[in-house]
Amino acid sequence: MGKEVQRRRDLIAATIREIGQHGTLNVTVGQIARRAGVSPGLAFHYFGDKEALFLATMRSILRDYARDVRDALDTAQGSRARLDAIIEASFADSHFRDGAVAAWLNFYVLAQTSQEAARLLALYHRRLGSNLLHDLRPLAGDEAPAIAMRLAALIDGLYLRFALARGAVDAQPAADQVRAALARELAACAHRGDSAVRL
Amino acid sequence: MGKEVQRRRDLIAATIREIGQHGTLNVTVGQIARRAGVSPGLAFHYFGDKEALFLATMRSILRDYARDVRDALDTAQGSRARLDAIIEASFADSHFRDGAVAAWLNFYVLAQTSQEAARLLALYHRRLGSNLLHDLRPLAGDEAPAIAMRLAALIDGLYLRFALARGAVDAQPAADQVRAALARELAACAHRGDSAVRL
DNA sequence: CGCGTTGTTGATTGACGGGTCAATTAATGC
DNA sequence: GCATTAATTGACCCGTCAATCAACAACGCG
Repeated sequence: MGKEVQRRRDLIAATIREIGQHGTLNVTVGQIARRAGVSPGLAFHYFGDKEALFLATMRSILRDYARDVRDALDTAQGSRARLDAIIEASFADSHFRDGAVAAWLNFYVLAQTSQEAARLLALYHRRLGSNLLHDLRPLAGDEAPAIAMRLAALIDGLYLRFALARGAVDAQPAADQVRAALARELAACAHRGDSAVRL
Repeated sequence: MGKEVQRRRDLIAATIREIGQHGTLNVTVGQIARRAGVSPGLAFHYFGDKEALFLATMRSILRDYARDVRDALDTAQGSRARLDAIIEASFADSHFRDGAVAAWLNFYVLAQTSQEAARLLALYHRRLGSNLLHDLRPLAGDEAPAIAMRLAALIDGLYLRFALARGAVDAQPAADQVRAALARELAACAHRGDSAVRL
């Protein structure tokens, strides 16, 4: 059983790389299998069809992201540091290389027509939203839900921009922008006395 | 010559609809042509190949958007109203139906590998950015460029979310969120005395 | 009207690739 | 070691489709 697990992982990793290389899902299963060091038939054997292989790939990417966030949160103390950790994890280098960008973009495209992709996307949204909300609440009170949504959308929008910007390598400015927006949001709360607790 | 122009338009409109129906570029040129009421050969005759047809379609979409923004700006008085107009135009109903969502998502995907698509995307970014910047400057002074970037990314991120949300029909809450973020940004500027002019 | 030019058609073609499956290899149990 | 089962291979099939092009239609001009 160990071998199958490893082979599945290899196929998923190969999928990300191949999709990254082509930018689209217009990649043959044969190519993916070759890169993974197995035969095309095995890919079908394990995953059933091409879309299922891609969805498994996205599940893996989302799992990795969730783990990154969890790890980052483990060492963060307090709401502000935790928000910072989420922001950092959201712009981790891994999201910008090795095919991750292409996988995400094609995931969005697929989410229009595949129930499963849409479900996974909704899951990602909910998780990010509730992570942000959890730590915004002590800082922003009643405004927290709306701020959480704005920050989440800003993360997505900046990811999109930086991921697609030609030559862009460093995502730290994106993270800085989210932090700046967070600071602005919280400052505005403080100014209006909206904050439930002292900043 | 009138007929050719009209046919090109028909093909472009058909492209949007067909892509909208399938969610991807996995639509045959035959299907597009049929919907446009012409033969497949004519589509190739006019546009050269499938990708070129899609790029022409995106140019058309971007042109429509730019026109919408211009129209909205024509009747707006003052920086704040103009920013409002840009936000409204960015979440106009037309961006959410008839295949526009699919076109945008596939455009992002294509921008990874097609120079022309990347160029068009950069153009969109620049235009939106400079539109926002122009009207933020009087309100936010030195902070304007950073705020413009954040608002632009927020617009993109919210568009993505609302466009992909199942059952979402009304984008007004998205526009409201951008307005709220703008208000927060400007309030924070005022609080810190960053504003170049009185609010 | 005839002729040359331009525009349009849609059948056709060759390349492509998702998925199948018979054959082979590997693993397991006795 | 042998028989059986499971895993894996990769050639193959056949449906798909971007693009071509010969034929036809439409148009403009003398």
